[in-house]
Amino acid sequence: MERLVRGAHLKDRKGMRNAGGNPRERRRQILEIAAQMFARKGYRGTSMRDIGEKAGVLGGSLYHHIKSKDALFVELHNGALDVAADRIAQAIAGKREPWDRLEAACEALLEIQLDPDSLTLPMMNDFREVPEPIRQELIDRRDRFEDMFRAMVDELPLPASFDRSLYRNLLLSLLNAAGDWYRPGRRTPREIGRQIAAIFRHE
Amino acid sequence: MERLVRGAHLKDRKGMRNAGGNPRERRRQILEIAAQMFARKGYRGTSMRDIGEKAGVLGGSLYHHIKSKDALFVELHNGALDVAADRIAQAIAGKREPWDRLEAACEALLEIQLDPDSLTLPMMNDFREVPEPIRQELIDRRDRFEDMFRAMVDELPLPASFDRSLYRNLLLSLLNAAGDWYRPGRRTPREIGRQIAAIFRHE
DNA sequence: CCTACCGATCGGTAGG
DNA sequence: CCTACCGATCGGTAGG
Repeated sequence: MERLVRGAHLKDRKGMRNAGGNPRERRRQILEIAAQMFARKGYRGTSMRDIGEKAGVLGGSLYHHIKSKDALFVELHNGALDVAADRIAQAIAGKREPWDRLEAACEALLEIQLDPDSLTLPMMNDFREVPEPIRQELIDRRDRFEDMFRAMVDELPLPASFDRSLYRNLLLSLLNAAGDWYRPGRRTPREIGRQIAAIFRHE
Repeated sequence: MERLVRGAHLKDRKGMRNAGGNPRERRRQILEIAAQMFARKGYRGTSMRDIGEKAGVLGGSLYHHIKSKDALFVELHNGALDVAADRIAQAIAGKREPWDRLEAACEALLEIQLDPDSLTLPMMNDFREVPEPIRQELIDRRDRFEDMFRAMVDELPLPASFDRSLYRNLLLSLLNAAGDWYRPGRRTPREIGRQIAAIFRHE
């Protein structure tokens, strides 16, 4: 008697299945897919079945790799901030001049925010969509990330009339919102970062 | 036999019911409730049953006043932009100097965006949450609104190195995102508007 | 404006 | 990783 290949009865196999059979690599694949979908459609707009479809499995099967949708989102969010913090630290490591450091940080964060094929995608916003129980955790984590910018802004020789706390909030919300209007092919993330730094440069 | 008062069996009556019995006023009440909830919880995060609860009725009963959730959101969105456009036009009407006009427009838009008790609330963002069929309509409507700012930015004596299109996008995303981090009691919307105008002032 | 319901979809699970 | 399902919730409707 013939034995059917598992999953061969699915209507189509557009999703990327696990080729190598390495479960760690498979998990990474799933996280990357989920990150992209969360970034594009938001937390509520992305169902586990959606993620499963892109991964080539049914939604329920994802729970072999993750504990819950909440936990998946938290892991992605924290991982994204870790990577972002590292890359920003690298970008400003060689620079001493406060404005240079700010510009380098803006460029680095934008390159992350605007890269459509990264596990490190913009999900630092839209906390309204996320369930209450994990919301505060995400906010606290982001606040720690933003302390990097607090330190950089404090070093700037700003005019006395500027409120540094407000200045920092404005700069960060600008960087975080960039993904909402950015369209690839026109300005590069670097160019945008430089323009932002130029606009925010006052002494 | 005694006759029960309608709705008296509901667990609680926290919701505001229609007191006067005026159906037009009742509809306005419902729109205002919906606007607040959409602004706070997003489109997907607000169910018709949620809105009904705050209005003191069941979700299904709202359909006597509106056609669909989509139509409700579109009406609120377009109405908000109408009011915002009017108030900005008023704010800049008396001013001639380009920087003064920009500052006045920023203040006016922020006062609208940051007012928590207004039918004119910030729902110009988060189009990811909205169903595909109405998304493009909302975007087109917002683009028309943003033309006001395009005109104002074109009048500014900016340095030649500045990209005016990028500059406008950055300014608008800053104004639109203000509701995400704003907390009442510290800076007023006017003060924030003035600081934004100061940061964006370069010649 | 309520009762009572529809079909669809959600996150998640037991068992294989 | 699938089958087959759970309870909950969604937008919306018919009829009163």
